[in-house]
Amino acid sequence: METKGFEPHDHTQCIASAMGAAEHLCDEQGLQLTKVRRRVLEILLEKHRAMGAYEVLDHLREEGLGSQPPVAYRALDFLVSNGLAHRIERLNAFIACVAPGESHAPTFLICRGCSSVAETPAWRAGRALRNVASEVGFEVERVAIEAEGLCPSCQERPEALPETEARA
Amino acid sequence: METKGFEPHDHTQCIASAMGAAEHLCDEQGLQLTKVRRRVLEILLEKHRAMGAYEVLDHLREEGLGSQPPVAYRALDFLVSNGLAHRIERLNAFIACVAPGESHAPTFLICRGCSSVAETPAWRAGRALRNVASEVGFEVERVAIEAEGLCPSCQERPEALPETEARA
DNA sequence: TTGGTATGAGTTATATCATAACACTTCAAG
DNA sequence: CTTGAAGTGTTATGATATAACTCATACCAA
Repeated sequence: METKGFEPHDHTQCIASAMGAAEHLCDEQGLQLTKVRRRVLEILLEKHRAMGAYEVLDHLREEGLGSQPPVAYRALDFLVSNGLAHRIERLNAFIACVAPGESHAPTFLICRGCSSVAETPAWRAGRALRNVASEVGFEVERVAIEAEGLCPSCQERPEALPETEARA
Repeated sequence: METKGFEPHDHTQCIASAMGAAEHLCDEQGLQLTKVRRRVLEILLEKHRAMGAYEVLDHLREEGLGSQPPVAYRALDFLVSNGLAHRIERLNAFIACVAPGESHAPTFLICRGCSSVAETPAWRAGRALRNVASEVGFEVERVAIEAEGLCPSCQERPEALPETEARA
C-alpha cells in the first residue's frame, strides 16, 4: 500500500478495483452491499476526496435513492464499520478506503489548501500509539491519526491560501 | 509529562499550577488572558474532562459572562491556538492542556465507557507520522492523534457499556 | 401458506455543533 | 484626543447528526 491522494492515477481502474474488493469482502463476511450502500461507496470513489454526509445525500437525492439524512448516515456507517470507508474527524467527512481488507490504522494527510486527503500507511505511528496506551492499561479499539498541513502542490503556490495561525 | 486523566490527583493544585502556567505564557507572549478566556480555561480545568462548547457556554451564561455561542467559541479558539487547551475532533469537544508551554503533538486516549480523556505523550507516534508525511512531501502543520477504547476501570465493568461494533 | 423475525430503508422532527456579519466597547500608541 | 486594533455582544443562520417510529423485504420455520 502506498500513500494515495496527491498523485494522478488511472481513476476508472481504481474505482473498479475498489468496488471489486468491496464486493469480495461483503461476500466473504456475509454483509449486504445493498443498492444504497453500493452507490454511496461509488460516489466516494468517483469524487475521490473527503465528502460530507449531506454532499453524499445530494447525490443520492438526485438519483432517487433517498432524500433524508439518515439514509446517507446509515450507509456511511456501514461502510466505515466494515472498513470500506473512513471518517475524517477533522473534517466531519468521509472518504473511500484505498485498501479495503488490509487491516490498517487509517492515517490521513489533510491539505488545508486544496482540501485533498491522502491515506497513508503510518504503521509506526499506530504502533507507537498502541504501545503508549498499553502502558497505562488503555485498550485501544480504534484510532484516528490525522495531520493537517500543505500538500506538495499547495506548497508551491502559497498566495491563494487561507491564513496560517499560531498552533499548539 | 505523564499520561493524565485516568488517575485521581490533587485537583486544586492541578488547577492552580495550570492557571499559573497560562498566565506566565500569556505574559511572555503578550497575549491577553481576558476575563472570559480565563474563566473558560478555569471551567475546563475544574471539570477536567472534554466539554462541548455549549456546555462551557452554559457555565458562562450562569455567571453572566456571555450567553451566545460565539463568546464560547472565541475563547476556546484562543485557548486552542495558544496551546492552553486542545480540541478533541472525535468528540467535537475541548479539554484543558495538561502541559501548556511544552511543545507536544497532543495525543488522546478517549474512553467510550465513561467519556474520560487522557492526554498522553506519544512522541514516537507524532514523529513517525511526520516522517511518513515528509516522504511524500507533505508539510505537517498540526496533528491530531486520537484513540478510542476503554480505560482501565471501564474494562473491569463491561456490563454497563454501549455496544461494541465491528471496527475498521 | 402463514406468521415470526431480522435487516434495511423511508420519514419526521429535532438535537447538536459552528460561524457569518455587524455593532459596540475598551484601551494603548501615536 | 483620536485612531486603530483587539475583544465582546448579539442576531441570525448554516452545517452536522441522530432519535424514534413506520414500512418493505427476505428468509426461515411451523
